[in-house]
Amino acid sequence: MKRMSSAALAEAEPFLLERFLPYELSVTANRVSRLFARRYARTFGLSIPEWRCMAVIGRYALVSATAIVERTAMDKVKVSRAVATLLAKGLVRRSPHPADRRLSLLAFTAKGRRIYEQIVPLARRIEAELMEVLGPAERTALSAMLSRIAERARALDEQALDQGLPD
Amino acid sequence: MKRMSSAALAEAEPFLLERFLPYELSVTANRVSRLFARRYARTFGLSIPEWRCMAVIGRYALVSATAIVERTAMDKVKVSRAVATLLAKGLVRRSPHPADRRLSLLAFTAKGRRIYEQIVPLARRIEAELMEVLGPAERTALSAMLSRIAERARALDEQALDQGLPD
DNA sequence: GCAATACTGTTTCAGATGAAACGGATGTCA
DNA sequence: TGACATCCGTTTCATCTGAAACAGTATTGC
Repeated sequence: MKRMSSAALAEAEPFLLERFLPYELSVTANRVSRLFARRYARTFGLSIPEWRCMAVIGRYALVSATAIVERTAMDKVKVSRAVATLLAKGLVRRSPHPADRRLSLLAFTAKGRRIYEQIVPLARRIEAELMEVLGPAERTALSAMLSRIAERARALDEQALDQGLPD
Repeated sequence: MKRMSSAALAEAEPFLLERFLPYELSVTANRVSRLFARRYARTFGLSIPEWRCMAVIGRYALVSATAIVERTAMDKVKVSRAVATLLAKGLVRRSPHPADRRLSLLAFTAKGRRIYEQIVPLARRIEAELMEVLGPAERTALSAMLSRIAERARALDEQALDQGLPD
């Protein structure tokens, strides 16, 4: 084969969205999120932000909204709204922090705990059904690659911000 | 180690959102999308839906909105709006289909083509910067895994619809 | 002490989203 | 034909989203 300059090569290779990794990633994540959103909604009437809050409360018991923000990759507005909904649904209750009146501590109600104990196995079952198409080694590799990519994206984004919006 | 029933095992293993693959996938895809959205917006004033439409028009020249829907994994409302914006920005023009008056065919204006020719290398460059954290074999593997997962999610979702909403 | 600053969580507001309804055009089948 | 189903792309409407402003509380530095 003849050698080409990389510019000529770029000319020669048409750009195909369906082979563009960021696009593939977005499409796959959206499909997966939609699957979970529908199942959670149908079974428990929960949205994904609500479920994520439940997952953190279930793991750590008395948590503040800020702790949920740190552990869910959701912004504080989204968490605030999800928690408000969970309070209204009677799945979560709120108590003031004894030392710092800015914080309020969240915990399950009895009803909330019952639902949590049902939804965790459901979540694991859907994940298992989904990841059946991968072998165990592939799952580990995927997880590792995703976290490297996420970290890289965060780094590139911050770097761009530093350059793009100086001071 | 003592053997446990899988139920007891499930009991014993706390549920951690950060090790839940669907969550990892969602977080990574969102970070990546945000990176691209910011760069495209800053450099060309384009949103991701607009860029996706441009990518399809650039590849296939005269396309209908429906063709864009099929090739971008976006719904027709989103495509309709993105195309309207591209028309307003003067990057795309619309001509009637000679045989079927329901369709209109989209193509670049000169300005649109100029921007397309700049944005494709930018997209490739960002992708390259991002995927630096993976080896070539890993990129291929990731792409293959993502498409299997997306297909599986689609299948499970349809299956659930069939069961959940009979008739 | 007491500004000034920083933090928590809510509200506001303007924009994005998608299901459903829609108007217009084409296809189908009797 | 002509009635009915189907398709294309837009609009509507109710909801979701997050940046920014906010009120209330805590911390810092003088």
